[in-house]
Amino acid sequence: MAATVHAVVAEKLHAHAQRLTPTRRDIVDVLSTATGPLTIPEILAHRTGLAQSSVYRNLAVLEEAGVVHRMMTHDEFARYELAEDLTGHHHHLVCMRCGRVDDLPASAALEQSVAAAAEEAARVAGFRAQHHRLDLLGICARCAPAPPGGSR
Amino acid sequence: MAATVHAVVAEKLHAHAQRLTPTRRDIVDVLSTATGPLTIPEILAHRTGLAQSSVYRNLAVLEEAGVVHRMMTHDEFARYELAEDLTGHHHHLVCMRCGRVDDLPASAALEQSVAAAAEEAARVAGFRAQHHRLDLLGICARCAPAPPGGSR
DNA sequence: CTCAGTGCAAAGGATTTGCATGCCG
DNA sequence: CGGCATGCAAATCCTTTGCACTGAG
Repeated sequence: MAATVHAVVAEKLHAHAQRLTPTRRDIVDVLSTATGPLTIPEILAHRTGLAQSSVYRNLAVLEEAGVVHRMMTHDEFARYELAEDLTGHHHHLVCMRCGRVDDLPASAALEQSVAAAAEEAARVAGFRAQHHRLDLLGICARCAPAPPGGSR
Repeated sequence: MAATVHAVVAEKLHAHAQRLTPTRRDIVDVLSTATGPLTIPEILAHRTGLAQSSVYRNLAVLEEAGVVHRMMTHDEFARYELAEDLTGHHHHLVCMRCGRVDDLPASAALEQSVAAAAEEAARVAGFRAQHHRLDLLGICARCAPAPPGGSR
């Protein structure tokens, strides 16, 4: 599976006249094993030895090539994740207490409703929607008050 | 209508031991007449004479009081809008070409689907969703290629 | 008089960039 | 050999903060 990801990544990079270098492979590796979007410091922590500037630069290249996606949160750092071609369409669970972001697979019913909303937007505002992003904001399991009966 | 907004704003500020100063009123005015979230430079452009630092500071106060909402985009600047208590629940149309962000009122069917997704999140991840944000990404009417028949 | 808000200018911090070096083709 | 990726360090730029001034209670 990881091999497939790298093949797709290499292809996308080549289409943009870019190479799949070791650093880029490392970054993709880290992102592909994460359960949600990561910040640059998080990426650096997972792969020690990388220069911060290289990570920034390569993420820019990878984003340009459509390999990764940059999402902004209210956090202090931007977060990066693999593009949806590679991960499948999903939404995000954003913890308002600890800032952690996890993925949530999309459901058919929801996607259908969003598509309807996109048509609505086209009708009322002449807006041509191409993608969408949905984030649920709340408290993650880790930060939630102890569950009932959880005496341990 | 604007009077109502100011009354609610004043109330929210007082609840947080803050006053509704002229600068804050100006900021709320600008945001309330906009059709979407604004950046700080945009706010400054609408109300010349305000100090940049005052705008930043007051937006922080207003956000703390629940009057405004800060949203991050891929843009260079953060964007601010009135809280949904004041504007009603809505989503965003984000133009990927010019960066403009406009509001799109929420539809009942969509909200229902999102609520279902939130329940799903609670079930599979123990996540307690409190709010959500949905952005449609695409090309706005202004940036779209000339519409068919639009000779004029 | 005291406290909060304001303006100006300088500081802070995530991100970007310049430049020299090393590696792949 | 030529060009691009890398590291290090300095620069950039949105945002925050320090400080003195002003107005309201």
